Amino acid sequence: MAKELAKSYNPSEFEDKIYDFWLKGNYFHAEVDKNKKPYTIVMPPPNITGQLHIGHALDETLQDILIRWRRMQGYSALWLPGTDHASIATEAKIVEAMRKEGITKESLGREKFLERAWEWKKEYGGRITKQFRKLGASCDWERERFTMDEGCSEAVKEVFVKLYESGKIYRGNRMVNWCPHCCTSISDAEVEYKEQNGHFWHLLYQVKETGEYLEIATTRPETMLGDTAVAINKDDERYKHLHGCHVILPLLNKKIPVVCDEHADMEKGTGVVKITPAHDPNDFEVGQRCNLPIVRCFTYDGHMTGLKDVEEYNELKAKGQLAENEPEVLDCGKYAGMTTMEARKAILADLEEIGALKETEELTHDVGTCYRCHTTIEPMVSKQWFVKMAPLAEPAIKAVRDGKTKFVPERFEKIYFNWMENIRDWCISRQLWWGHRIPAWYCDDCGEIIVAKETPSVCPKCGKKHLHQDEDTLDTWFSSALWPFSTLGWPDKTPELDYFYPTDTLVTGYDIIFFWVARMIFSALEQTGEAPFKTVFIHGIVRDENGIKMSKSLGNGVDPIEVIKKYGADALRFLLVTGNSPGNDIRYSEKRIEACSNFANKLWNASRYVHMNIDDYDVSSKLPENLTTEDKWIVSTLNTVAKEVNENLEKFELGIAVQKVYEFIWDCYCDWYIELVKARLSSEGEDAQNARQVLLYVLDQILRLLHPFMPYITEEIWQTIPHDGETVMLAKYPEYNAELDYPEAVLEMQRVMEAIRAIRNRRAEMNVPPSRKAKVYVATKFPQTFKDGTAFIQKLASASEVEVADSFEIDGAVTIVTADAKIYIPMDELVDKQAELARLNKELEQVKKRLAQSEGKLNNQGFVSKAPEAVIEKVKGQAAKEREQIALIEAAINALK
RNA sequence: GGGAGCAUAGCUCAGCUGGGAGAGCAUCUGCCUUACAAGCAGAGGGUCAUAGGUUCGAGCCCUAUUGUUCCCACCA
Repeated sequence: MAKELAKSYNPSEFEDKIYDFWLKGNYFHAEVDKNKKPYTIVMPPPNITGQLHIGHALDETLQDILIRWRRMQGYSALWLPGTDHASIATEAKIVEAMRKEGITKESLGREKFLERAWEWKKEYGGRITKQFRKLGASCDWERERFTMDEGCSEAVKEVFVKLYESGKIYRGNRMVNWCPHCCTSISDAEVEYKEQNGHFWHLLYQVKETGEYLEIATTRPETMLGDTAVAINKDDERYKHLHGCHVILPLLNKKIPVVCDEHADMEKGTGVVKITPAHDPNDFEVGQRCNLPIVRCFTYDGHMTGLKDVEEYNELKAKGQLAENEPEVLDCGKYAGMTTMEARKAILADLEEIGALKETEELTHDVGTCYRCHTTIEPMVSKQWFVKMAPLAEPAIKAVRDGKTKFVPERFEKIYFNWMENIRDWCISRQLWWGHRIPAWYCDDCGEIIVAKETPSVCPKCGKKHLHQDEDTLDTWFSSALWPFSTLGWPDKTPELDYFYPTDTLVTGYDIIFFWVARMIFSALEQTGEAPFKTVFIHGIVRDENGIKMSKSLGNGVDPIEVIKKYGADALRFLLVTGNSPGNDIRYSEKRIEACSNFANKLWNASRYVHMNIDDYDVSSKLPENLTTEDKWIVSTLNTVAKEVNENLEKFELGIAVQKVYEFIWDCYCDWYIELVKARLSSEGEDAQNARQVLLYVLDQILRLLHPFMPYITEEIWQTIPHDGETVMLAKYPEYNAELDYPEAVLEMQRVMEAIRAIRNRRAEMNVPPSRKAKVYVATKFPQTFKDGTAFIQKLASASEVEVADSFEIDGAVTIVTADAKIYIPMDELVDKQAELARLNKELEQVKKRLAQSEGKLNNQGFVSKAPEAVIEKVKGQAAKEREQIALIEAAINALK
């Protein structure tokens, strides 16, 4: 560790070195320690495919601040890191890489593909957590986990089997969101709705029985091949005569029934709806109610079905393996093999030709897209595994209602409730290979389904050995939903689980409440009987200078690693937490980070100054016995700041907390205290030694206070000053101490400081350079205070000498009135009597105005009778001071005349 | 259609349970004062979106309106 501070603040020279020092010291490691209280945060696991972006930087910074603060407070603070296998994202990346080599998934086969995937994970999986280290993240890397490691996989199987056995997981043909690009189902939460320009095409279907034409509007005409009915409302007078009739489906010339269903809204359009049960969620429901056949006309990779698809269906049918709701497959004939978009054009053209396209209308509408690849989602009926949500949602809602888990800020509870209360069953199977394979086997002989943690060898029903495992894997979020407890050893009853679980705080962005937070809550309640965390601390997203969300596709992202290289991790962290209130978005701007870096530089230079004064002496960071007024002032102010910072952190007001530390360091310590003690420091004896001691004591406390926010610079400096212990990371966090309250000294110091400010102010207004000293007379009711402050007034207000008395008779001086003093500065040649009179009169007006306000309140019967005592006293005090000031100013005006 | 956030200095934003509006940046003035010009000392700049209401007292609480951002649901 450095023995002395470098001449200038250059974070890149020491940040990595400090991180290694922490690692070597094993300071991040948290043990089960019954003598300490536990504090636990599990890190939201980033995707192994991910690269550090500014959003992670925000998330990790907030967690690191909380964990470092609690660790310094003496908790056994565990921050458990890890990564997520991210099935879709990772598989897509590997498939893409293989495509460049001319290899496909299918040609490689499942085994070989998974080998490649694991190799890929080995090579890139640690990239993002390495980047987290650059930020200074104090995670317990010894406990790092991966959603597909042995323990987590065990937990996944355990949960799947338990849910299946209790009837909360089922398999069936249902309407799912299908991504034709990823070729997998995705859950409702994974669909992103985007506004797109589209059309309303008005088609004409002829009624077989009456020959009339029904007008039907659609935005997806290609689905018409899968129509198995048109629906009308049974109360619709316009169509009563059509009950029991049929229409001829154009192009296919197929007879399909007219059915009555509540889905047909008389108010909307023509009141007639085409029904495509295989490719529309509402139509699927209608189909179920009206017992309609389900006809599929799309393939799972986004094309129109053809003969080949029909053959596959027939094969299944011959084997008797058609499940409930298994869709029939249509041979789309001339359209077979076209993409759905090509088919749309072709079908429209053909409809137009036969006169069945009445009208084309422009419209904008929201279209569901895949959250990973942004391909338009095709609703498809498909055989999938689902989690029954109703029994899981109920306790999850109750836990938050009862305050077992609290959201910060609270408003996100509404979003949570709204989602939980309207939740539909969760489709958890994915047609992917990278992920947790569904622990279900099918007997080829008797069709039995076996769900078990271990691979069964024989069918328990028929005893035969022809079993095959389900091909699908589980939704990534199924495993991350178990993260707070699977990482601590569950289902085993480990000491870690017992001690660190339930965890304390979950820190994450509002964009992930549905995907992850909600699912963790219901999973934890179901499996462990406890809510997984006490508080969910929600933050916003990081936007660019124009308020646009940073994203790869827009290219407006800022690479945190580059920012760290240029400004240091401390400045980046400081930027991300300053002025940030919970749940609100923040903006990144180069200007702002410069200000943060300047602050670090300021602290650096102040520390250098402290060094200049202590290096040749034997100084400890303990407070000396005898404190002067300015010592008491800084110590007492620090004490108050420590109290407030802890309070703010308890309430997750990190931005307010750091602001207070900033102001204390820059304004109180650097701009005032150091300036106040400079004279003492250059003297000899006990007074100087005490000053050195206080200077060092406060610096030590400052470094501790700031450490959670700016860990690197505080450690680098702390190591160079006299200190107890190995690292500031484990030094005790400052807290309020009643013995260090000096309200009198604070008041006295404030009086002197106010006088200094007022004198500086007047001198600046008159453009008097600091080099031009002037004698200062202070008339006051607190002579001792100002006599004690004489040296400060001399040094900081450019006074040649200072005289203090009850009153003075002085002509032709600049007169300054503060709340507690009347100050004269004789500078005859500078005094323009008229200007001075004008200024005094202006000031008089201002004070009179304020007095009028104060008196207004005091004369108000309502105020005096209803306002709290303390407030009334305060106003009385203000009024008294204002009256005094008025008297002083009036006297000054008279003197000038 | 349902819900939420935001609207405060030229810009970006704080403002904790209601009790005399703040910061950073920008602008202007004066300073190389032996830690720091990445600095020091000062100044200017605000009907706290609009209109009502509650209250002795509202940037803060309630209602409505406008603008803006977002979430959810639905759109044949």
